Amino acid sequence: MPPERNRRRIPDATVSRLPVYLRILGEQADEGVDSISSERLAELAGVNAAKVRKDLSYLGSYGTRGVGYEVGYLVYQIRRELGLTHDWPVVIVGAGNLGQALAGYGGFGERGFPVAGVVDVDPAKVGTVLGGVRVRHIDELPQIVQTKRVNIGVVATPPHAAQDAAERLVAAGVTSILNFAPVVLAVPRAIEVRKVDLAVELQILSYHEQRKASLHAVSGGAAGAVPRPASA
Amino acid sequence: MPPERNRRRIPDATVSRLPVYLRILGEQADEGVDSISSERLAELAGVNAAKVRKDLSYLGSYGTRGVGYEVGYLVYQIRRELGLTHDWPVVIVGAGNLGQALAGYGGFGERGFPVAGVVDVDPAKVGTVLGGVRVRHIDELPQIVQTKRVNIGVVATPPHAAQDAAERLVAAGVTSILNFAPVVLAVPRAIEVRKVDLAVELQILSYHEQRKASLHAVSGGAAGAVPRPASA
DNA sequence: CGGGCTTTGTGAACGTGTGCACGAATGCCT
DNA sequence: AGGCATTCGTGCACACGTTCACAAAGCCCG
Repeated sequence: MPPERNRRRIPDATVSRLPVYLRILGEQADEGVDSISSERLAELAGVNAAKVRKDLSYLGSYGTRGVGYEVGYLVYQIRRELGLTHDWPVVIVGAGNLGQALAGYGGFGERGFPVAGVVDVDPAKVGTVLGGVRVRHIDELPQIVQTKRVNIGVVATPPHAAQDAAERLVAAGVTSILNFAPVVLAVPRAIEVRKVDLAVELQILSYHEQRKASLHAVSGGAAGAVPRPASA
Repeated sequence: MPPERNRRRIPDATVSRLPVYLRILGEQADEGVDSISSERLAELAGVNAAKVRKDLSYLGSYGTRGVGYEVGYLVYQIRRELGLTHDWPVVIVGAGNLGQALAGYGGFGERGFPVAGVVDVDPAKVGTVLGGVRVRHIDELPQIVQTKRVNIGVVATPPHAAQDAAERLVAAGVTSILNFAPVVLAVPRAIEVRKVDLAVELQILSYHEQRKASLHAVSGGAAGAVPRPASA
């Protein structure tokens, strides 16, 4: 058992919902709303109100009973907890289709994740410009990571090159990786990896479709109109 | 409470891992491996061996004690369970940056999810060709869904158009949605929605980076100078 | 200024997911 | 054929996540 880790840890499930709350709160703020109840926020986020309250309670007690949460303050607190008070430059490995799309996608830098660099192994791609950033050779990775203080790397290579890309990122000093390649990356424990895998998502949907289809075929499914839980 | 739903249901967590096993097994098959232990598969998938066995046990007992699993047969069984024995045509709503990238991305159709159509509201985009598919007007959505028997829709619109896209998909008869827009879609219970949200993933990584940084900085010291309303 | 209404914050119950540990089944070797 | 090494399948305990339900705490109105 690690002796410490108890510094006000926030459950993973909560961490993955905070960005959603944050986006919604931002929208509400733009619409001039300055106070919001857990019920309303839950509705907008598509979750249970109790869950919202419990999630927010991990940040501290920032609500007012009988009233709700002050939108602006909540935005501030969530941003603080998520570490969004300053930018996190990212470096993209792979200047293929996906790398281009990512670099070109503006909403990257706007949201606090400016593209510090794009690298590729292919000399033919080096020098071309993507979304205002010149593609550099992958050997320059360590230099980019160090000079621009990059902590987050994005793997946007073909599958067979992904593991190598990850290793180079780690060697260069990156400690978090967002992986778009359909590959399970092997990295040291301390490195945080999140993956975005289109094929996996589609196959999960396929499972549910298949399930619906076979249920239909087997029993005459008695699922009627959506039964709302009658609460008083 | 639904009366019964117990028809050999597979836990969500397992369903989300099956595609990973499937990919790995496919690679192993290509390399000529025809028998694999739960331990080896677990290593390749980056999970615990017991978990692999439990996951596979939901499909039935297809392993051989003392030996392992026959790769080819396992591939067959997983594909069967995931409903990958036939194609699932998908329709993409939104022919912007992302829609183009998705339609152009070949590995879509190859993996059993052929693009049955791409639609957009913008008349200027209608008629252009993406990845071999002509962009059609969104009003043709119902027709595409019905004639091509589409069950899965992909939302690749800007955020403000996503809810409308989802509603049109549902109205047209789609029952599963893969959402790339940074928006929480409101859809009927019966519709399965999966989301892919770049910003959320990056913010989760940001949280972990921030956490590492503050742990380092504080190093056992008391928490920061947040004036917590004394609740006692 | 007190009663009633609203909404938070959280203890407790429940459900889901994970991992260990071990019996059961199988193949191999002598 | 018997014994041994291997690996599956799963019961069980524990951790994590979700939801309910309600007391505490605030606002508003008469």
